[in-house]
This record gives sequence, structure tokens and C-alpha cells, in this order.
Amino acid sequence: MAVTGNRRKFKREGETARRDALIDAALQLMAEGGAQAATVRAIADRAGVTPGLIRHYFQSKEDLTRAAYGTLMDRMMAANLLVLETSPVDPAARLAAFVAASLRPPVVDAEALGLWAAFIHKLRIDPQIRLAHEAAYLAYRDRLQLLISALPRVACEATLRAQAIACNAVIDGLWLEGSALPEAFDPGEIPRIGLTSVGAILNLDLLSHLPKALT
Amino acid sequence: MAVTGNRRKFKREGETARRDALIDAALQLMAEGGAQAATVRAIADRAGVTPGLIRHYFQSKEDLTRAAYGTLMDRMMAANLLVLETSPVDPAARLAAFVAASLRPPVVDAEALGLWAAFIHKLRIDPQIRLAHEAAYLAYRDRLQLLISALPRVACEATLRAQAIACNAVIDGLWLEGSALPEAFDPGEIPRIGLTSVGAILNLDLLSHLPKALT
DNA sequence: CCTGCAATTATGCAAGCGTATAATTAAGCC
DNA sequence: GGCTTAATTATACGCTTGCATAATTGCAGG
Repeated sequence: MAVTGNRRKFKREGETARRDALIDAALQLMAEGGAQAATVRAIADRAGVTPGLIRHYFQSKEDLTRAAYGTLMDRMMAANLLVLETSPVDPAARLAAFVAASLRPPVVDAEALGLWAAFIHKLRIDPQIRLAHEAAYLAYRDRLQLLISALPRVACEATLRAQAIACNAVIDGLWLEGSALPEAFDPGEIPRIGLTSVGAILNLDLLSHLPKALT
Repeated sequence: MAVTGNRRKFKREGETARRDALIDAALQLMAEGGAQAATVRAIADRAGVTPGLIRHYFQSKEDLTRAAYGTLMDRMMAANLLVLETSPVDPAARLAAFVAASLRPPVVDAEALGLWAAFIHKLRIDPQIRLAHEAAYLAYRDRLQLLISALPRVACEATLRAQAIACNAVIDGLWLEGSALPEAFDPGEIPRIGLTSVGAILNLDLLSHLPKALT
């Protein structure tokens, strides 16, 4: 007869619920303190379970990390799609809404940047993560290129590609700087400069096409 | 009488030489494998000394990390100055040379990106590192703004600031993507798009002003 | 109700971490 | 050429890490 009562109470959850909770916890911790902060004990603690459970749902910590990156990419993709669904039909206005959404919270955010940075060096090492990253980057850029090609202008394929890369770069750069040094910019300055710059690259006025939601 | 001969031979070096060697080793390791790869043992090993010596020259590992970040910023600053010294006098050509230099190796480089990412989350935690980062970022942007203001045009201060931020963003974004996914771009494509985009933002043709060294 | 099984917890281990401290040794000085 | 001293190495400690395994327990089906 063992001593009872010391062992902590728990509730049984479905596999997907527990996996999601663990992935969420891992992403949160990586966002806050980098990859080194996401230890198995910290992850389990935040997810409200004990460390052993991680190994019950994931083959290893690396496996959990990979799953977390996949989830992260899926969420970003879904967020982009959502913006497009609730955006206008006029091509210029659509593009403007898409750009503006990419340059505001919760996209522009110190923790989002931290999360991204935490995965960067795994990108070079883990082929699986690298492929996921490459796919997500190209998907975003292709979506951007599609929006650009819908504009009422004529442009060859090569020009479209170059402009999509350039617009993507402005957005990424502004996202990076706005997330790393929020107080270095006036409120609303980042999206405004983004729209102006993308407009300059595409030779059209985007600022005037942005729907009501602007500072 | 102790057993002799087991102890490893060593040479005495000046303080600055040893500090530099340790900082170099730390930066290399962080670039390759992130912050977690830069352990005191790994750093000492790469610098050709034993771990104890780190604590002889730095109060703690965190102290070494801070010193390493300072050194990194100094080097980047110096590299930028060097580009300007060996560049033409024509304002547009100077700007073009500056932009192109920021979008080629060794600036665009996977390890450089890794190094940058490794420091990102320390930025939010360590005020000292944050200040150094802020100063370096603003210094680069001011240099860019100075190059822009030297162009033969009229522009108010507010426009200059916005354009400097925008140009900086394109450069940063292209640097990021070119470093993370080198094979996703044709050779020479990144600098070319950078010059085109900065030119579009400033409403001038930069590509034709770039001195001989272009693909 | 109870019985069986999978979900969950508890415990332990070997390796690696940063740090403290003591022992050694290279090299300048008179 | 011995002496001194600071530079360097060696060793050890306490803590954390990821992982393996054994012990429990919540819960569904009879």
C-alpha cells in the first residue's frame, strides 16, 4: 500500500488537445525567451502537465519543435487568407489592405520577431524546417504577386516577379524594424511608409485606396 | 611533488589579443549554431584556451556576450565607412555603391543572419544590448539619409526621414531573404532589385549609376 | 461496480551547463 | 639564473538539461 494523496490530480484530454497545448506553450516560450527558454520542463509547466507527457505525444523535443514550426506557418498562412477574405474587391484596395495588415499588430510585434529569430538557425540545420520555411515564404510572395498582377496595368512575368520580391522586402524590412524598435517610429508611421513604398515600386498611389481603417 | 607533464603547454598573450580571440570565437559559434552553441567550453576550445580563462578576462559569460555584440556593431559600422571611403563622389553613384555593398556577401550571408537572430531576444532583455542595437540601426539609417539628402533634388525633412526608413527597409528585407534563402534568387538578382526599388522610392534611376562592379 | 487500459505522473540518470577556486607555469626583472 | 607575479590550466561543485522507465490513476465498457 503506497502513500496516497501526494500525486497530483489530472484530467484526461484528447490527443489533439494535448498536442496543441504543448505546441502553444513551446511557441510562447520561444517567443519570449528564445529557443533556450523552451525547455521540456518549462513547456510542460506552461501547458499544465508534467514533462513526461511530452515524450508521450512527441518522439523527442526536436519532434515537438518541428511540429510547432509547422503549426506556426499554418497559422500565419490562415491569417493572411482571412485578411483577403474580408477585404474589398477593387485590386488596389485589396493590395493596400493586405500590405497594411502585414504592418500592424499582431504581425508587427516584438514576440513575433523573437519567435521568428528563434527558428532561424534551425532553418540551416533541419531540412524539414527549411522546406516548411521556404514553402511559407514563397506562398506569401506568390499571394503578393497575385495581388499585384490583378492591378489594372500591363507587366511582363519578369517584372511581376521582381516587383513582388521588392514589395515583399519592404514589408519584411518594415516588419523587422517596427518589431525590434517600436518606439523608434510614430504610431501609424510603419504602415503609412509601407503603403507609400509599395506604391512607389508599383508606380501607383496606394495610400488613397486604403479603406477607412488608417491612422 | 606533483606529477608533471600532464598539464598542457601554453603561451602568454596580451590582454587585448586574448579578449579579441574569445570574442571572435563566441561570434563564430553564435553565427553557426545560435546562442545555445556558444557555451563557455566551446568558446574556449575554439579560441585555443581552457574555459577558466574566460572568467579571467570577463566577469561572466553574459559580460563576454555583451562585449561580443559591441564588437560586432563596431565592425559593421567600420565596414560601412570603408565602402563610403572607396566610393565615387557623384551622389547617385555613392548611394548606388552603398546599397549594392549592403546586398552582397559578406553582408548577405547565412551566418550573418544567424548571428543577428541569435542576439534578437537578448535585445528585449538586456538594456545595454538594446541601446547598442538602437544606436547602430539609427547610425546606418542616418548615413543612408545623408546619402539621400545629397542627391540633386529638393525634399523636406519629413520626406527625407520617410524615404530613409523605406530604403532601409528594402535593404533589410532583401538582406533577410537573400541570407535565409540564397538559392531562391538568381545571382545578382538581390542587388539589382535593391537598386531598382530604392530608385523607385526616390524617383530616380540608380541602376545606371552603379560603377562597373555589377552582375 | 469493477476491471482493464491508456493517459498521466513520479523518479532517476548521465551529460552538459556556468562558475568558483586552487594549482601550475611562462616570462619579465634585477 | 633564481624570484616574482600574473596568465593559464586543472578540478570540482551545484544546477539544469533531455530522456528513459516505473508507478499511478482517470475513465469507458461490461
